[in-house]
Order: sequence, then structure tokens, then C-alpha cells
Amino acid sequence: MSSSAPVTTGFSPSGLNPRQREAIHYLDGPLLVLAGAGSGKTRVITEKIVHLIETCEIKPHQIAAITFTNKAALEMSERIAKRMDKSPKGLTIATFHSLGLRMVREEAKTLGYKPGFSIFDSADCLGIINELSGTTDKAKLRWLQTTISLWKNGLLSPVEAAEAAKDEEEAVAARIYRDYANSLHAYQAVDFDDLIRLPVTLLQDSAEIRQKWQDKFRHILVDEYQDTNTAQYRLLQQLTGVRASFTAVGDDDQAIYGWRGADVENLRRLTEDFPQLKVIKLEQNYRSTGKILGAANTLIQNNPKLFAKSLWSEHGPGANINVIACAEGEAEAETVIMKLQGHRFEHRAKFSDYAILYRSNHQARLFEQALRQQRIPYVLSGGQSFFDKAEIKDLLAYLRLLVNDDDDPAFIRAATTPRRGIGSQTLATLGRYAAERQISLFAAMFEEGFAAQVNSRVLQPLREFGEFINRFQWRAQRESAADVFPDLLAAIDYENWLYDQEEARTAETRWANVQEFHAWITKKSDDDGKTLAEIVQTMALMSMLERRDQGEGYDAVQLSTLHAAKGLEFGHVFLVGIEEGILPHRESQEAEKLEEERRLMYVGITRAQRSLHITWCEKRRQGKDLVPCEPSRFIEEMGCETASSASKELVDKSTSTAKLDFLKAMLQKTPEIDPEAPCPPLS
DNA sequence: GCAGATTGGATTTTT
DNA sequence: TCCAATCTGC
Repeated sequence: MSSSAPVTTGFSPSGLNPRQREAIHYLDGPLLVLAGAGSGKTRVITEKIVHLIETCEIKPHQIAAITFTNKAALEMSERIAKRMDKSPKGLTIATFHSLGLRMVREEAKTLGYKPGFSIFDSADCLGIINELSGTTDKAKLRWLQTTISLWKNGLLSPVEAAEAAKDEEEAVAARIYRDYANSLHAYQAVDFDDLIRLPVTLLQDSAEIRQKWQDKFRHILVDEYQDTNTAQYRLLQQLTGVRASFTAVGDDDQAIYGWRGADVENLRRLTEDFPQLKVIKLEQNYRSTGKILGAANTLIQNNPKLFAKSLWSEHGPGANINVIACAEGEAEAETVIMKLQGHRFEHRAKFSDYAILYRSNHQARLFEQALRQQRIPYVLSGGQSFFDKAEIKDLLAYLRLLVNDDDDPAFIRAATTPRRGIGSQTLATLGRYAAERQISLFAAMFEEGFAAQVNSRVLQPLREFGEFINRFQWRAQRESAADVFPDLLAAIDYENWLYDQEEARTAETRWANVQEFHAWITKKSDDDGKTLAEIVQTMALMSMLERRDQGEGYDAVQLSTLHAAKGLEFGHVFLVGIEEGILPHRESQEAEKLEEERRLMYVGITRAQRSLHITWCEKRRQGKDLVPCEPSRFIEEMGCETASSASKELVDKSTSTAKLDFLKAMLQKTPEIDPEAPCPPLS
């Protein structure tokens, strides 16, 4: 995303091209900016915000910039802060979800929620669906979860979903959807989808609330507009109202999230719903050299287009695209590493100038292996997120319970971690009683009716736990999160419990995570003055701690899926495993899905600045035997031969290993390159 | 017959 | 890597 645009001819002194300037200055109505890959779209958004504040005298609090990820929001904030020397106070730069959270918080009462309502993550939600469906089949559960999520994102109520159900399976799912929605409300909880859906219903149903929010924002900017789903689009529509003063920035050629409900149709819808819509295309690319851009253009022309775009650049043609056929998977990994080393040596480049991109996660394995063997540092994109770690979820459960004791999933986790003599039998009995009385587990535990059903050995630990939570609830209402949290940690003796559970090494890292978590809470509480409820709710929307140091300054090859690479750029890119069945994926053969696969390839190509290598395997190991593979149709569609003349002869494992050793020996003689460069941490 | 080990297979991911 | 299915040894 960090496109440091080199200054080329034909620029205004500000370094903006005419189209960009037009997009920044246009304020007469709704605007759609079709920003091709590498055309400086983030720049346009930031400059437009600056322009609105500095020249149009719009107050920062009247502007909202909406992104999809925290990372993008953070980057935008930083860019604006840098550009204006300080962060404009009151400016909203938020993800769709955090903006939604803000609205749900402010209107919680109307929605029938208490201020401390919980936000369930997908694991919590899956647990509920599991209970309601009675299935243990994991695949089925996942299907139910995504189906319900798609319904929610499509703004379908359980009743509408039931009416639209086209078979018995979907009818069953619609019933589970209904029960699921009821459960969530009983727990005083919302899921991620609700954070968009609830504001939409709110604005739809109440003219007063609609007016209030429409008056709030005089201009709204949306990044990655092509990734919006129906609910998000409705939210935008309702927030802008008749004034329709917004800037949507997107690229239909980079729409790769259709499978999770994003609808490129929202681009066309914009032209229908806002006939006065102004469309500006950004086609000058500042990222890639000519041949790379040409291939991307040629490939994407195979997709039907609503708005035709053709990227051009002032960079020269640059290096040829290298298509390499490999004998099989391991040879591919070694070939790529060898080429990478050779290329890096030749161009005096850094490891961090290189990215290896693939369709699906497991493809990384062979490359990791080869990189480790060659002692080349690398970083893997994705990975487990901080707030998904068991130790963090444990503690979060306590905090959730303190803020909202209707939160049964949090109750169960907290009550049983660390173990305190509350077993599954006890919880089952408690659960039955609570269900009968239609109350929360927490409330049920204190009732005489429940006490009569169990003996005192069962009851005692429960009551003790209940009083424990009560005490901390009392404190949490009076004291800051920063004060309460360390006492909570001590009271449950979490550190010792960790060391009892795990090997010393893992316990150590886990405890370090807890401390990091602690520091984060302290900061939010003391520095930002956030209440515990706010902290807990914000946390649910974050995947990583906002740490920028990760990976930065560390010279390493990037391994990433194509999806995760969107928005990034690299000097030199290797697209690997570009075969039929992988890209396009064998499950994505129908027209629409195939187009999305093509866009995925397009995203991959356009990540590259200077050089692009594409590899595919003639055979791949499947069990004991090697099965033949075909090069992806996309290679020909981009106007490339499936194997470059330079490597017509297949690179097989033995020759590549020999060359690698030779290269390594050569590198060892080069003083400025350290062959013993640090390897990434093992875990 | 069962636990633990080994093998094999894998869409894509954020909030 | 991670998870599920299959195999091995008792």
C-alpha cells in the first residue's frame, strides 16, 4: 500500500496527476474513483481529506473515511497525521465494523442492548450454532455459519431466509438462523455481521436516528469499495442520505472477496442509485514496469467489463516476465529460491524486495522448507492473530463476564479456566435450569431453585466463582481497567496455572503474551481513558495488537497468499503453483468464480514493481505417485508462453540443488551478504 | 478395541 | 501449518 510515487514528467508541482487532482477537488456530488492497481488511491483519499479540512473548511468531525481493515485505517491515519503535522481532532477513520460498533453503542438502548453488550467472535458463534444444530460434522457447521453470515450480510431476516430457502437443507439452516439470532440477543451479544446489520435497520426504521447520523457526516470516503457487501452498501447509502456527498474508491478488477459476501454489483448499483454519479478513472500506474502492466492488462481483458480500464506507466518496459516450468513441487521451491538468490545477488537487492505469492496457504510449506534449508530469512503473512491465542481468550472471557454477565460463552470459559471444580456435568445441569427459566447461567447459579437440584459439593465452587465475579464487577464499575486487571490476574493465579499446564517454554511465551495484553489494557485505560466495556468491545474487532514493528526493519522474503498480498507491493514477485486446479482453483470453474480467480491472478501480477517470475509444475506429488499438471490458462491469457525459452529444459531437483550449492558458495565469498543471516523464529 | 503416532490433504480471511 | 483419517502396537 505504500506506493512511494516516483516523480515523473507531466506532474503538477504537488506531484499529483490531473485525474488525481480532479478526484480530490470534486465535491459536487457522489463520486466513484476507479483506481487501478498502483495508481495512488490511498494518496487520493488522504489528500482529499486534507483538502476538505484545509480548503473547504469542513470540520474534521464531519468527515468519515471507511476502510475494511484496521491496518488500512491505521495507515491512513498515519499518512494524514504526517501530511498535516498532527492528527485532526474528531476525524473518523474507521473500519466498517468499528463505525458500526460506535453506532450500536450509541443506540444500544433502542436496539435492546445494555451498554456492556458482548461481541462474539466466530468461535463463540460457531459454538452456538453447534448447540442449536446438534451437528458435530465440522464441514456442516462451517457451512451453516457461512450461510447464516451471508444471509445477514445480504440483510435477510430469518423469516426472509426461510421464504427464500430453495431446499430442505436451507430451510433447516434458516430455522437455526432464527434460533441463533434469539440466542445472541439473550446473551446480550452481537456478532460481527450485526455490527453492520443493526445500524442499517436502525437507520431504516427511525427517521430521527437517520437524521442524526446523516447530519453528522458531510462527506464520507470509502476505500476498497469493490469489497463492500450489501449491508455495507446500504449503510453507506443511508449515512450519506439525499446529500449523497461521498467518494467511493475501488477497483472492480481487484474484487477477490465475492466468496465472503462482497458484491462487485455494488459498483453498478452506484450508477443506478445515483444517476448524478461522477466517475473518474485513475489509470496511470506508478508501480510496475511496462511488460508487467501489459500482461496484467491483457489478462484482465478476458473478464467482461463494466468500466474498461487500461493501465499505463511512464516506466520503461522493464524486464521480461519469466515463466518457468518445473518438474515437481520440491524442484519448484528450489528453483524459485535459486532464482531469487541469483537475482538478489545480481541486483544487489534485499530479501525484503522479494515476495513469493501463492493461491492457498499449504503451498507455503515447500517454500518455507527450502528457505530454511538455505538459511534465508522469511516472514509468513497471516498466522494466528494475537486475540485468538488461548491465553488471551481466557482472560478476555473474564473481562467480558465482568461487563456483561449474560454472556454465557464467556461464563463457561471463565468458570472452567483455570479449573476450579466446575465440571461439564455441573454446567450441563446449570444450563438446563437456566434454559428452563430463560435466564443466564450466571443468574441461574444464584437461584434457590437451582441450589435445590444439586448437592453442596457441586454448588459450592459455583457460588464461590459467582461471588468472585460479583466482587470484581463491583470493582470494575468503580475503578479503571488498568487497576482491576492485574488484581484479577493475581486472583485467578493465571501465571502459575499456565506453567502447570504447559511446558516451560510455551508457558513463558504465553505469559509474555498476557503481559503484553496487560500493557495494552493499561494504555487504553490510562492514556485513552477508555472504560472496560469499551476496551473489551474494541478488542473483539482487532486481530493484531497495533504494533508496527513486526517484520519492519527485518530483511526477509515475504511469503503470502494472493489474497493477503492485496494492497502490498514488492520489487520482485514470484507467483508460484500457477496451475489448473490451483489457480484457477478446481472448485472455482463456473464463469463468475473463474472471473474472480482471474482477478486474483491480476492482483498477483500487479504486486510486482520490477520483475515477475511465474512458476508451475509438470507433475505434483499426490500420495505416493506423481500426477501430471497443466499450466494455468491464465499464463497464456496474459500473453506468455507456458515455459520461457531460457528454461525449456525442465529444472529437475538434482541440477537445481547443484546450482544452489554453487550459488551459496559464491555468496559466501561475498562479504556484504551474510549467508548465516538469522532464521525466522521456529514457531 | 483403543490411544497415540503417522500420514496425507488442503481455497481464499477480516471483522 | 493444521486437522482429520488411517495405521500400529498393546
